[in-house]
Amino acid sequence: MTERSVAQRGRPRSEKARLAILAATTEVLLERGLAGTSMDVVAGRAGVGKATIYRWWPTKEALALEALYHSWAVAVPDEPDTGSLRGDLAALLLPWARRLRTQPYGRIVAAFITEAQTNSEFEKEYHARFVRPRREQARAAIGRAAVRGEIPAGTNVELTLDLLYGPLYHRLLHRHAPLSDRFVTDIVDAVLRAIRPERPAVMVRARGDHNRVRTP
Amino acid sequence: MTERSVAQRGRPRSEKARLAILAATTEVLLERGLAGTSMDVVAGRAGVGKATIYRWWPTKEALALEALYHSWAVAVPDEPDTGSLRGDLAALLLPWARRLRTQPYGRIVAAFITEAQTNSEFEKEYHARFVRPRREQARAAIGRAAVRGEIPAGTNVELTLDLLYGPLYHRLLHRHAPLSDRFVTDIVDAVLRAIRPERPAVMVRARGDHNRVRTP
Amino acid sequence: MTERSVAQRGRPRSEKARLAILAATTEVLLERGLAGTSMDVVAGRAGVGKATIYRWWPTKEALALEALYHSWAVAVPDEPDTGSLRGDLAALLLPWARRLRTQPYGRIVAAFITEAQTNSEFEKEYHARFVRPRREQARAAIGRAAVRGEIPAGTNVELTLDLLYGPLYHRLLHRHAPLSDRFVTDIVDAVLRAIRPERPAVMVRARGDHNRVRTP
Amino acid sequence: MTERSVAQRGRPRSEKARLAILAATTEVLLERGLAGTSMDVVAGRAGVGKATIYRWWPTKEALALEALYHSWAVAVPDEPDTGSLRGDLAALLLPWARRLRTQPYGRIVAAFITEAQTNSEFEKEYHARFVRPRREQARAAIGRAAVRGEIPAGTNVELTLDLLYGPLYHRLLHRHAPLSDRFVTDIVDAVLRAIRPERPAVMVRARGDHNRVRTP
DNA sequence: CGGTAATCGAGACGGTACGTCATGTCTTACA
DNA sequence: TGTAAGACATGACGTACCGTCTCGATTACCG
Repeated sequence: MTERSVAQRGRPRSEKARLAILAATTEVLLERGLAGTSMDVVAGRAGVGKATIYRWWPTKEALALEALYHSWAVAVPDEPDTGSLRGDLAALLLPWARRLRTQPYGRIVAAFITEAQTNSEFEKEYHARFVRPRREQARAAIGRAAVRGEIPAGTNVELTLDLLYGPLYHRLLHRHAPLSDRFVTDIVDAVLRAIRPERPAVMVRARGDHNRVRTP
Repeated sequence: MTERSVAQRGRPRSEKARLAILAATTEVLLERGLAGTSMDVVAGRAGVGKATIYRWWPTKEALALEALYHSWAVAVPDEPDTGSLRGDLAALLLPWARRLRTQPYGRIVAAFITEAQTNSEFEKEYHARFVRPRREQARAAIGRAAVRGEIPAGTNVELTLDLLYGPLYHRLLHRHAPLSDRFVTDIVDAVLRAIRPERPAVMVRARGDHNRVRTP
Repeated sequence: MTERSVAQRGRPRSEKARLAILAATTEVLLERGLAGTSMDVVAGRAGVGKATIYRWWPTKEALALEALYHSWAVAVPDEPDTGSLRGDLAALLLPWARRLRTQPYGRIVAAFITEAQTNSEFEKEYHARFVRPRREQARAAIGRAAVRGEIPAGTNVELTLDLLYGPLYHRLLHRHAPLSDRFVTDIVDAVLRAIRPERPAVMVRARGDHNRVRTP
Repeated sequence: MTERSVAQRGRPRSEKARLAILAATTEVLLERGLAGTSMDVVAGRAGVGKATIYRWWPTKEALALEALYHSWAVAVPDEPDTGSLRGDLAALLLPWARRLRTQPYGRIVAAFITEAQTNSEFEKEYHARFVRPRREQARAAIGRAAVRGEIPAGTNVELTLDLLYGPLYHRLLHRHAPLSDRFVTDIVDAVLRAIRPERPAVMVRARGDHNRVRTP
């Protein structure tokens, strides 16, 4: 690499400042939400100049995104494979719901979603970091279940993912009821009922778009 | 009331100004989202003084709430009773999804949800106007279905409501896929499968996208 | 006037704020010079928002100019006519020098001159307010003296003005010696000697600082 | 000195960098004045790190002072002795005025004077380099003239110096008229008239701008 | 039908935060 | 040790918006 061979020039970026900024940002975000988070306050709390923040993050939103990602990236469990779809989904969703309960993360997630509505650059980044990875893990679990024959091969996966995550985000954002463990497992069970093979069934393949029923 | 009996004195409130403000607000909200909507711009576009806005709405958020409510309140269909839960839910959700598709309402709804995270006064009002009424209509439909014996008496209604609305809000807000009619009916069907009595079922029709199980 | 007939609309400008801003500006200018004067400090000391300052003055320099002008405009004596050039010039220059001695105005004047070097808009305004008027007064006094035959009709007026004001500004700005009353009168006397009619003269008094030639 | 005897260690100071810095500084100063001169721009134009500048000059102002001094120090004529005060003063002032006309030095000198108003350290240095030496040369010329009997022994030298330099600085800084050769000689002549012995004089020529009194 | 009073449009007000820029210090790798 | 590069803390800049205020003008009712 040409860039590499030139060897880095100038004073290297301060890791200490970077971590202080991310920590201060997460802290203020949780206290006041994104709109209530001012760069001056973040800079002050991190013991850092505002210009240092703007040198590395173009906007408050980009900073917030990375701050939350950084704060969550600590100890993200790898994709579990428990042998059953129910187990896999629980392993995926329960820890997530539990973390969301520990702090008022809803106000941050809501602000991200709001920003994503009018800022497509941000939307891309938000999805890449917070939405797609979790969705992919769930999709993989569903794929394994189909391979095992646990669910029909023709299951509408996108719909299933929305049935799983939709209600969880709904409670996170609307706060009409707690995001309890019970709620998570109820969602998983309901979704499993909705997609499980409709036995006793006789369908081999009739016609249609995606349904692929396999009876034992 | 003394105030009432004294009869109102002074110049009456201008209905023209009120409507111009609400229209301008909705317009700017759709163009730029809540954060991008400034009171100066709304006042300018409505041909109104800023003070006139603040005389009737305490904050930008309260104004936005009422503006969207006003813009939606035109022709809201009453609670339908089609005779089947499936029909009732479709009658409830399809028009809603259709309206949401006509304009970038997601950016307004997202902003409302975000504001509700840190402003409990606003949250109360937002729920009272936009969340609770729809939820109650769906709850009533579910109640009627239980009375008819269409679904088990012990159905978890709260869970069911979240299973219906969660995925819809999810697509509205995350925009990973369109809020199509098909998606709405798929959700309804999936939820009906999830809550139907768990008795042996007999396939009625082998063809078609919407074939559903009928309990004998 | 069309503008007049429309009658003023909107809240009128706050005279109180205007005076507070001018006073605070002069104060800070004298304490810290123009470069050391920040708009934030002026706004703070005047109890005014920064935007209010920028609404009426485009730049810090324009504000400073008007602030000093305002502070000096109080009780500016009209053009004197004492009957002799010497008296007129003393009446013009002595009060000016005396005021300059009361406060460190040199730092403000110097800053104005510096700004005028690179900002021609400012230069125009600076000359119109601070340089030209005084120069015109002195020019008029010289004109009257020529009419009276006190000085030759062919006197180089521009040169004379520079001979009068140059040394005064020099001491104001370079501060190598005080801008004393004595210095002012010495300058006037020297300039009178330099421009007096070059006719055979008779010394009235042979030595001393203030002796003057009398033509028979 | 120990430092001297130990012989300097490490990389020696780069003369090339020093000259590049001074040249770049003068260049930018002339283009934009002192306030418009940023260390980053100077460093960039000189192809030098900012720290290298700060290693050798404590502040921007000190650098500017030395840069102008360096740019002028090239070919400064020694003190002339022409045999007459008029000749000496012309020899001193004319080349100076000519150089000042070649570039917009006024903006630099003005900035120096401004800085000197609030920075006494700078003032000392500015006087030592730019004011005192020229003043001393003129003072010496006046001294020689007094010895020769060309001017009265009691001549007020300080006043005379201000009468000479004041008008020149006045035009340099206020720019109301050009700093022409003619202006310089007019000043010298006027000052000579002002300080010449007040003996009966004989008009040599009655008209014209350059007629001078000759004492018999 | 003139007086009273609330509302209107306009726009200035005191604040707060924004994102940028310059100063003077520092920290690296290289010479 | 001096250097080029460039990150750093600090702090002022000029702008934008918020929510309040103060005008003169307007528009109803009430006596």
